[in-house]
Amino acid sequence: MEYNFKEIEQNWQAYWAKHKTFAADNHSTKPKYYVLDMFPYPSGAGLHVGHPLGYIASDIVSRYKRQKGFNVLHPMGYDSFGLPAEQYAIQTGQHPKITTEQNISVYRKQLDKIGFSFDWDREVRTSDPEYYKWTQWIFIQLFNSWYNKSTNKAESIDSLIAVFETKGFNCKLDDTLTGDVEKDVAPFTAEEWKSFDEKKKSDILMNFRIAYLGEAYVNWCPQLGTVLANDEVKDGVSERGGYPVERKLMKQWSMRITAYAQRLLDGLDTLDWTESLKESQRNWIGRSEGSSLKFKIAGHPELVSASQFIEVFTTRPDTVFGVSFVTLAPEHELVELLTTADNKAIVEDYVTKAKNRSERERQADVTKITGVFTGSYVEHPFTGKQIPIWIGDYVLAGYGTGAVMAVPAHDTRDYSFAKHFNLPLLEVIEGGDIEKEAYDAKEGKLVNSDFLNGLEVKAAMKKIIAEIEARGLGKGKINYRLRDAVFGRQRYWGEPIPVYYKNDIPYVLNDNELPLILPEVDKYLPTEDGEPPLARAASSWKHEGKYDYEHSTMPGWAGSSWYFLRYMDAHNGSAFADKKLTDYWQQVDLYLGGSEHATGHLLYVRFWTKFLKDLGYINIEEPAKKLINQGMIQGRSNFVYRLNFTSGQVGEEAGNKNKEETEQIHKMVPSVFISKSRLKELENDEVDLHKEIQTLLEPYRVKISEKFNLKTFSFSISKMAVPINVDINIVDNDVLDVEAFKNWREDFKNSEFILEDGKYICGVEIEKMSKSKYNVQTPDDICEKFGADTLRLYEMFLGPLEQSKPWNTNGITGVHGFLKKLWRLFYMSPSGGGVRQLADGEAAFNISNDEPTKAELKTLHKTIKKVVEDIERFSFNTSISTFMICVNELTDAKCNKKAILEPLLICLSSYAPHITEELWKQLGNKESIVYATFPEYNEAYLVDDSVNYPVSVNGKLKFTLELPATLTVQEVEAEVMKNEQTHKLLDGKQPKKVIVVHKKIVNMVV
RNA sequence: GCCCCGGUGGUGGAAUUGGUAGACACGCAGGACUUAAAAUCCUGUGUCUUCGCGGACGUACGGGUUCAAGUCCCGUCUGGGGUACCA
Repeated sequence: MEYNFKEIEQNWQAYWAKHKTFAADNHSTKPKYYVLDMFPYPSGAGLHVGHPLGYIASDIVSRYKRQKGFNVLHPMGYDSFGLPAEQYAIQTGQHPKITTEQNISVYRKQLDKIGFSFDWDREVRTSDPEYYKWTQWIFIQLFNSWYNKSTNKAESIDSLIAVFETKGFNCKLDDTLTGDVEKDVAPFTAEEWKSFDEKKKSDILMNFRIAYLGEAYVNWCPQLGTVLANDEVKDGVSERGGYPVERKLMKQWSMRITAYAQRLLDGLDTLDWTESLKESQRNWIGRSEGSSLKFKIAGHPELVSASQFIEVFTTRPDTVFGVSFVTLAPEHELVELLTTADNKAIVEDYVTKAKNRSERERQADVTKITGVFTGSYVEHPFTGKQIPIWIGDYVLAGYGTGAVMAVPAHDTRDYSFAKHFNLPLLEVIEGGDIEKEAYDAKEGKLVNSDFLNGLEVKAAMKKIIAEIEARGLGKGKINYRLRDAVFGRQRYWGEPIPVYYKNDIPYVLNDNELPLILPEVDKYLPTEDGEPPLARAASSWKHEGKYDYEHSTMPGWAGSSWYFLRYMDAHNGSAFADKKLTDYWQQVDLYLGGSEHATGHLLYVRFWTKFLKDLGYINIEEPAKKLINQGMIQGRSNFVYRLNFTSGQVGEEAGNKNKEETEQIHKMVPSVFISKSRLKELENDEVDLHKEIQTLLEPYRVKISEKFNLKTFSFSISKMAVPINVDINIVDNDVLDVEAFKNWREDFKNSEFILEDGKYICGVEIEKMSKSKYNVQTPDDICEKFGADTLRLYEMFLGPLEQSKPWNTNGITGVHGFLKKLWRLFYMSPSGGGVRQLADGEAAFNISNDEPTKAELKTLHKTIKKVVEDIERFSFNTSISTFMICVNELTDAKCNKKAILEPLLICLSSYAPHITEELWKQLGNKESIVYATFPEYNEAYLVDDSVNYPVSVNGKLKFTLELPATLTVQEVEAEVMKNEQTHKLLDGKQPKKVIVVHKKIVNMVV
């Protein structure tokens, strides 16, 4: 029997589905192991070979852990809300639900072919009302919560109301409780609170809720008609679609993720994630320590009652004596008041321009220094000197206080600004050359700084903060770059936000009113008034028939921020998941996905996890203990090179053919393609090549000349050839299948080829996989040609999981051959080697029950040992070569013994599940290999009787010496010294030193 | 600019703790089987040198530490990713 992978794979996939082989047990006494893949967005293009890379790795771990005695949870689902389906809906009118479902069914078919061990009974889809009911429910919990700084966790908003009812609110005193909200909330007493009407109370509480409606500058994308979160904007354009993004002041639903900034930062230390990924999150959170500091505004009587101060945040309060100006962001609230009459026109002009610039424009000329003087001054808090107030767009409105104290001598940006506008530099720290550049190192002695003089930076920092606090000018402070996340999207295909408005006050729905189903609309576009698409819903779509629902929907990251919990209890109708089950499954043990989610999804899912823990719904602080980013698989494009030549007639014949005939002639002229290595000959204009081309074209020339009666018809060849992307399916090992090529496209039917060594060799380039480049390789094609087991092995064999690499089928025959070789071990005649041929052309299953030899046991056990080590450190490529070595050795030993092959099948079954199931069954096993127990390796079989010592002189290997393993270090040295080869090498001299590392190496120093 | 990760044969890559560099696979060359092809099997394959035995060199480059360096340290070059007026 041949290795018929098609039949085997179909049979076993059907068997697993029928027997629910991979269903996870919610009530098991075994230890649990939770392996999660980042679920895909089901796009219309289907899967290419890059998608399954991570799934294959996680599948290997899942199957392996099960055989190691774990109760394994390995689910899969779809992140099925999102922009592409909606953009498609806008173009075609097709409901996104329909396209999404179609795409999902394509994905499912493709996934099934690869033989994954997913527990499909737990499938989730974020767009399913039974799922988003709980996304909405979590939103409501977020709305009904505030972050208590003193207990350092989220609590019910009721506990804050209780505080207001008994003590009122004073931002200065309550700072430790509520954090920095003083800007927005004026102090009030308990009595005042009680007297406030509902609207006022609602407005105040909005400043504390974790999900809140707030006015802020947001990333507005006009083409997509929606706002975007910071992580959805890259280089000033939207991540999806690449449309320009502007900054716009808008009222928006937001998430107070900033309340969790410190916990998100601290939690990273507990995680087994890659350093680079943790570093990205640290940068994104951007903690910086410093101080706030108030500068009194000089000579502005109108301002005395309003804000007499400009408050800045600085990480370098120690340089305060070096302040030579203060800069405000163009959006700063005091800009208008501070602008004097003389400067009004120029400031207004500057501010308008700065505000209207898109993110992209702003980023494009980051190096261009712009700014204007307001005409006003502040007083230096320590020297009392007058300091000018400037406006500059290098100061960002959204960070710190939107104002900086500029110390040009010790800050690079202030330095460039000062140089550009000719403002003074005041050196306050020794050690740099401020004539040349800013000295921003945090070391050196303080000078020109009054009471700080002579101190080192560190000491000065301490002293100045104490002084600032003592004088009531500000206080030591920690700032984060992280911003609250905008949560509303002005789009259709997302979770409706479960909020309605009554008397202009937002209210959340009751639990029993969930889910708030996404309503039908006539069009998926914004309304004429610029309202989101949900405003198009029928007029009956109102809460209690009266009150408008919120028209924004949730962002794409909402559903994915808690899906790992839903898998634990996917069909629960009364809770997002049973507490007992979340307690049982706890954290994800292994999470696999792309690194592009570093500062988006992976931050949000950590945030929601911490929040749900604070409220007592779950017991874990972090969603995933271990995380691996699989690399990207790039496309490998093949090119053919078409010669550029002109054909034509000369003299009186030229130009006397009509258009129709010219076209006919053109059709008869072939396309000529030149093989890659011969391009150089073309460039060098080599005579031989020209002759070859003319010979090739001669029959065409003759034919055309005869047919159209042209005496002077000829071809002239240019030195350049045009590279054309060719379908990788008609290229094998870069060799073009020329016949297939002629049939590939109509215009290539008439083609000729300049070959090398009788073959046409294509050019190669690594590019992103895309349809237009004809370099998309689907897993389906590989499964069809070589089978799923080969695909699985090959994707793992390609290189380390985390590394990005181009797809390249050149080596696929190697792993496929390995599987055939494995198969042959079971169908091998021990006498003859190779497949024993029977009368009907089929080899017989042939397995022996003999006792294995010592060598065979050693082969098996060293394989077990290595494979376990490799899986545990996620080094899948090396374990495959281990399997290859094992099968090569067993083939050489003509080993067909059950005692060896049976355990080997178990080891291999997580990698190549179909072929191993089949052979396992043929060995007479009744139950699936999935439930077999992974073999333990026995050290005893690995011990060698002898050691092959490499003997080197001065670290350079000279020869090797086989010695009994029992010899001690001294005995080894003695053996080496009396060896003849040693004598020859030393030529009678004595080595200065002999180093013997037991069972490793011998090195002589001469 | 800053941060992180890399650079090893013709190619993908291996070398887990400093201990025989190039495992495994592809490709290539030669051979066996075959009428032929496919499939399969065998042998060789880092570079230079030598008829051969052997010798020299070799992990981007330049130094260093060590009995011993792909691996550790310093500097340079180079590729990739992240991030960017964050005060």
